[in-house]
Amino acid sequence: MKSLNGPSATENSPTPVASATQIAYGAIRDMILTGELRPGEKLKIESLKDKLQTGASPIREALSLLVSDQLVERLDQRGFRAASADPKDFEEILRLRCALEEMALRQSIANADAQWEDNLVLAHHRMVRIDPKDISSYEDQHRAFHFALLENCNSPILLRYCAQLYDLNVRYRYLAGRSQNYGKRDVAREHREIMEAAVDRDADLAVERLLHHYQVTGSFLGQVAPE
Amino acid sequence: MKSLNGPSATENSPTPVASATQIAYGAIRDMILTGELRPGEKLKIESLKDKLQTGASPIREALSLLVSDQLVERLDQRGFRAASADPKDFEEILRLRCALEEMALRQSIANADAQWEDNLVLAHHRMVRIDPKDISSYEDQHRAFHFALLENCNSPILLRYCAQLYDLNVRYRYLAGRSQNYGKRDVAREHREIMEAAVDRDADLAVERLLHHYQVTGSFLGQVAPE
DNA sequence: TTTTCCCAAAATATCGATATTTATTGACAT
DNA sequence: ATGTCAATAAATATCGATATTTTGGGAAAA
Repeated sequence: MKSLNGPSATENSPTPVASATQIAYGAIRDMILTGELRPGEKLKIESLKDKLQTGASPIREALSLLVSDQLVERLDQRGFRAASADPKDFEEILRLRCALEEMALRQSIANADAQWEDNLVLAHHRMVRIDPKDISSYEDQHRAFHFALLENCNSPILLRYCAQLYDLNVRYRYLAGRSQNYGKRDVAREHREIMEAAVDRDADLAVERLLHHYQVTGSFLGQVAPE
Repeated sequence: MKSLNGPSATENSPTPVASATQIAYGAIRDMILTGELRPGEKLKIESLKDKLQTGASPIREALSLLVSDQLVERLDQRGFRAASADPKDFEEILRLRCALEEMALRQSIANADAQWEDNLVLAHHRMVRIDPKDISSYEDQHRAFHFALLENCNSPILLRYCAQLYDLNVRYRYLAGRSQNYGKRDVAREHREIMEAAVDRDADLAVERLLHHYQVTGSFLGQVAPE
């Protein structure tokens, strides 16, 4: 799973060597999202240091950055732990996500232009081409598709919040053990229909389909391991 | 100005000694909010180390935490700098803030109970009692009042976003050099009327007054120093 | 002049060691 | 048994030093 909203989005560095902090950030983030680090689990600097083959400073800094994403909690003088997770939190995330993504999608469509439309169609195409068995790649493209919908909203902070909520949602999917299993739903069709409504500039329809998409997905995720 | 939404909200520690990281976090946060550190300004570890009389590690960690609040930007291998600020960003903040606080206020009122009402009235009372000349104290109480309105929404993530946007807004007030000068408006009356509508459980009226309060304040803040 | 390349200076990022703080254990008194 | 308290162990937080990386300035070439 590639980190798509790291703290720094800078590219094209001549030497593509990420800093130790960046590497630690991405690795710990993925471990929390996939549930390898359980909710509420104490994140010991020593253990992470050993596992990630790096020093204490990059670990501490990465954990501090992850506090922003609400994936890590910091307890003064008592270290860090993975954010807790209970069904109540999931409901809040789902609700907020619907509200914020509706705003973002409406603004995106209001600002619609050819460039955005192209990117959206492209993102969709790339997603459907991926073999869904390749979880990690599919996860990346799925995420890219959803943000192709929203990214034209011209509201970076809103987008950032949507990204955070998206990730939190992904985490609950993994915690519920339903990382990719959507049952008998025709998810591919849902995606296509959302895209079509957006391309048609039909904001109401696109929003309706998007929210339905999320709410049905939400109902799939039963209770997760508390705390 | 007391930091009200630090990364750790734990209280009642027997020894109320904050860690060096906490102290640095609060200090740097305030310097950015008040404009002592200008938008886009490079935040050199060395300088901050000297100014705050502490080591490099707490500084770096505090800066990493501030990335979450969108007050600091991190450039991989190139250090940190204070977040940039331009009028366009301010408009986005104002817009988002209105949308999110409306949600929070409606939910707060929907969940209204006596406890919440008491806290709200108390927070208002404390705010009006403060001499507005005492900028720092007034700022704290003003903030407390606004969050007394919202805190019953039962949605911690939403509340966190509102707090972030509130702080970003405060920053623009300072950058515009209007830290407390609201011109001839009767702000006290606006506050009272918002509270009264909330206490009456009149969500529509309370929201209307709250948003009006923000939008008028927003129009007071002219352009800020770009970048 | 303008550009390119290289070297020196400055700043960041990281490590390893130490000082503090918190958590744990077990003896001792109740 | 049970609760308290001190000693010990474990973990965090912080410091100081070092290794890397970026930045800036100027000499040499175009």
